[in-house]
Amino acid sequence: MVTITQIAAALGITPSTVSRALSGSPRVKEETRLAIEQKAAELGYERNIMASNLRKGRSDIVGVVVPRIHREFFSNVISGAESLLNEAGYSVLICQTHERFEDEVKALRTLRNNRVAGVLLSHAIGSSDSAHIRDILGRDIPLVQFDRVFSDLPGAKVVSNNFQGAYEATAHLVAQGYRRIGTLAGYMSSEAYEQRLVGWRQALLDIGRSAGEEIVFYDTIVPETGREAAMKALSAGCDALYCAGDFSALGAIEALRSCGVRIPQDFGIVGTANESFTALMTPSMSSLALNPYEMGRRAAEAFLNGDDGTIVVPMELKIRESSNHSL
Amino acid sequence: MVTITQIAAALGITPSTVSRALSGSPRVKEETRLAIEQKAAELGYERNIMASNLRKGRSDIVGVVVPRIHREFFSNVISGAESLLNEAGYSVLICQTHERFEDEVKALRTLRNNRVAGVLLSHAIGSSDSAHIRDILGRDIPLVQFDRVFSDLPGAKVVSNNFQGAYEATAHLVAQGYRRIGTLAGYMSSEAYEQRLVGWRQALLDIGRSAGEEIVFYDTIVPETGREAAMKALSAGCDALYCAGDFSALGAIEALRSCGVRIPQDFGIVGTANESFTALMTPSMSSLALNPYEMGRRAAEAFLNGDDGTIVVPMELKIRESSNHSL
DNA sequence: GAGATTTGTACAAACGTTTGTATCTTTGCG
DNA sequence: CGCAAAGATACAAACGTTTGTACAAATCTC
Repeated sequence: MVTITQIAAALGITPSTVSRALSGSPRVKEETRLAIEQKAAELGYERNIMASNLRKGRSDIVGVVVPRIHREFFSNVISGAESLLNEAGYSVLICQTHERFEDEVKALRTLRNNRVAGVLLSHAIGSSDSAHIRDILGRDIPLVQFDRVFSDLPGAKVVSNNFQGAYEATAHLVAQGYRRIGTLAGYMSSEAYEQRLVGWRQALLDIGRSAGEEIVFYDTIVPETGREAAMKALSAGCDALYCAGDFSALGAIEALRSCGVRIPQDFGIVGTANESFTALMTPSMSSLALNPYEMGRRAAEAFLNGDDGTIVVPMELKIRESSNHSL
Repeated sequence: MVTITQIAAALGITPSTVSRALSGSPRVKEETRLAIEQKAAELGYERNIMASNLRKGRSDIVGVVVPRIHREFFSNVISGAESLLNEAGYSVLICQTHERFEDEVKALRTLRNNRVAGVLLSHAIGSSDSAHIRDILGRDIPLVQFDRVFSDLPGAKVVSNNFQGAYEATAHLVAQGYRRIGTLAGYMSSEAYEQRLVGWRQALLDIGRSAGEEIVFYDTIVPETGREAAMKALSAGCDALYCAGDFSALGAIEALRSCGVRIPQDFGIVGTANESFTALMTPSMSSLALNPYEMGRRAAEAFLNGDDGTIVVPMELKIRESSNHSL
């Protein structure tokens, strides 16, 4: 391994000059810089990051903490963040919490110990106590929260425009002529799902329709509960559902069709997340798309620029067969 | 930040003893160890990984290089690897190459500079020159290749059993009574696709059927080319296709149905990869499942145990409607 | 109880870089 | 030409840990 000391020795100068030359300090003469760069290339020098980090007290690594890497949403966020961070000279350290609070604590400890330059974080579902986060902030490590954020914590936050999205999705169902539009809401522990519910309600209120509790179906967002909710919605007289998740929407469609309900003629469905299967199934499913890649980029950007406001990434309604009479 | 020197000072001993105590050396008395551990906890000591790494000459980070993080396959590999590595005390640094050779070179340089403890790598499509890899190996950094491997390189390799899988998929189509079974092969630059082609061919040869070039359709693995291939297959008299990718199989199904060909009655299709949409579409698509999570775990395991053989992870045929008369 | 052996701790150097300060050289100006 | 200012490089300490060797104390052996 060749070091700056070796380069210095070969050139009869000191390591400090070499260091300055290679990190672009204006304190070294152009001529010497050239000689140094040439010699460095010749010897195949590569800066020892560990030594550099130790001396500087921080690393060029950004930690990204997500519940599960293999979820479509999160892997896209990571991908977006990685692209930008890499260009800026950072590397990305990944931790998954498996939705467990203690793993989130552990992950943040790991990142702290690695003296990361920053942390991009989406909380585990059960995460609540924020002492472990304040510990990071106390170490002056910039924190960017995304998707699942604690609004009482300082620092940048990147979220989807859930209210606006759900509002548009519901308005679309209205425009398609559906008369009684229910919603399959999700965990109310999450602000995202709350906002989707509020958006749905507001859209109906704004046109003077009922948006009472009798057509809100709370549950987790999986096909099984989607089936149940669809049956309840049917008996509550609904002819459309805005679902806060694609998988529950999928279950709803399955259940409705097996009852002979035609989609979209008799019943309209819009899901949320634009999972890849939504476009490929028959009938194809309308879905309110998140923009995970963009969220990753914006989170990375917030870190790079030192922003600390709340960034809202718009959602996009993808209209497909399940809610569109004219397709 | 509290250091071992501070702990040593507080206890009237030397940093070296503290260091040994905290890393479990047998050279320190039980009694002193206890005192040290207590004091460390009391002061909230956390080992400075950067200093430790510098001194030891390597880090506790394992680099994972993949073409694209957000592909279902790779994100699952990463997830599996991360789980195991994390338990073993390693962190995971992610790099994506975007299928570009120069990004692969860059990623490996980054990892080298970070003095990672090991590298888990799946090559970019265009990657061929292996000088950048030998550079890693020359630095005594253990390398585990997975999925897309260079067999002439030393070190562990984790691959799917593509031959066996394609053989079974084809045999299944035969068993279902299809008479002329073509294949939609992929990039022949990849050993995985090659093996799938060979497996398909062998299955047909073993029962005395023709497996000539006239029913092999080479192309990239996207819906568009799947459509074209399906049309060609139809005019070549095929009544079934084993597709080396799910997306091309999807295109094939679409094209066939729009020509009035019934699936599976008139034409059987089996895809490869078991993408999540395959189970959800109508008709649901049979697919030869990879096992990415398991591959990730096995790759991590190979690194942790220092194995360097070739590990073959079996594929599993998921039989669904697109190839099954009885469903 | 003296010497040999084991056990536990101290000393000190090293890992390779960065950076504040000091020193030396050059240039500019009157 | 002399002196000040600026420009370039050297010096040296520091970042916090690990680890080989040296040393001191305790235990054992005969």
